[in-house]
Amino acid sequence: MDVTAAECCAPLVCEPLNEAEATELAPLFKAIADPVRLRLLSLIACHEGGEACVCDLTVAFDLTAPTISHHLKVLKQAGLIDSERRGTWVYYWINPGVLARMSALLGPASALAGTSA
Amino acid sequence: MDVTAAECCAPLVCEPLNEAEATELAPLFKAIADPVRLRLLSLIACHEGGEACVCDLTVAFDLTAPTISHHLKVLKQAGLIDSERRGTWVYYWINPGVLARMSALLGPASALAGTSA
DNA sequence: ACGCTACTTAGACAGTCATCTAAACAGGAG
DNA sequence: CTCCTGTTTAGATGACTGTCTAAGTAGCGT
Repeated sequence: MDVTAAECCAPLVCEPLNEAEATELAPLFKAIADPVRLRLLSLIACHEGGEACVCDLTVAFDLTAPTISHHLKVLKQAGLIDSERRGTWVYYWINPGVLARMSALLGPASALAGTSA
Repeated sequence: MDVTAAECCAPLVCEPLNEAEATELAPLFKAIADPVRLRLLSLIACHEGGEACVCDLTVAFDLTAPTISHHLKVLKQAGLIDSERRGTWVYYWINPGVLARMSALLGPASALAGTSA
């Protein structure tokens, strides 16, 4: 068995995550570790203008508005999205930096060593 | 959905995730949404030869062996790692395809969201 | 066969989470 | 001001999760 196969797609390489890094990163993945939040994120990202209001999002699910609001709050507290109230509606948009960091961690090895900032 | 297809790149943008896709993808992120499992994954990926035995992993944590075994089982059931017993020890290694797909899902999304204007 | 080490399974317990209903808060319209 | 719509907060509940101890399985050495 070729044990050096890591060179092809090598994820999470370079250096093992220490406890502090793992503790900081895990909540980011936990935030998207839910079908509803994954779809919310994608709905926001795909929405024209890069932002969507809660009313756009709520209709896409068979869930009550408070439940959607809860999931949006989780995503926001994780730093994955941000929001602003403009008149009647509240708009949400994606924070691309955080998503990029998570992607980099899993894919092209680089984010492991010293990305805490 | 072929979870091992790294280049099929279904980013968060382009088109919103439907319910079925989200339901299938969320458990992958849930599997790494834990500091211990994140470190386990990274320890395995970084270990020489690309594989590590449970004994190597257990000593890195202040947790009992059954707990580590449980986390490894979660990672394995999610398809992120695989294992084989060779004599006394059981070795674990990473399934790079699944990780690459997760990375692709997050990466292009953030890039596009950041440049969408 | 016996015991020793490596690892997993089973069961229990505490803490967290997703969801709901009810109620509060914010803003626009009459 | 008062009502109506949009959104969030509060509290409750059932389900899931991380961890442990105790016990089971698997292979090696004597």
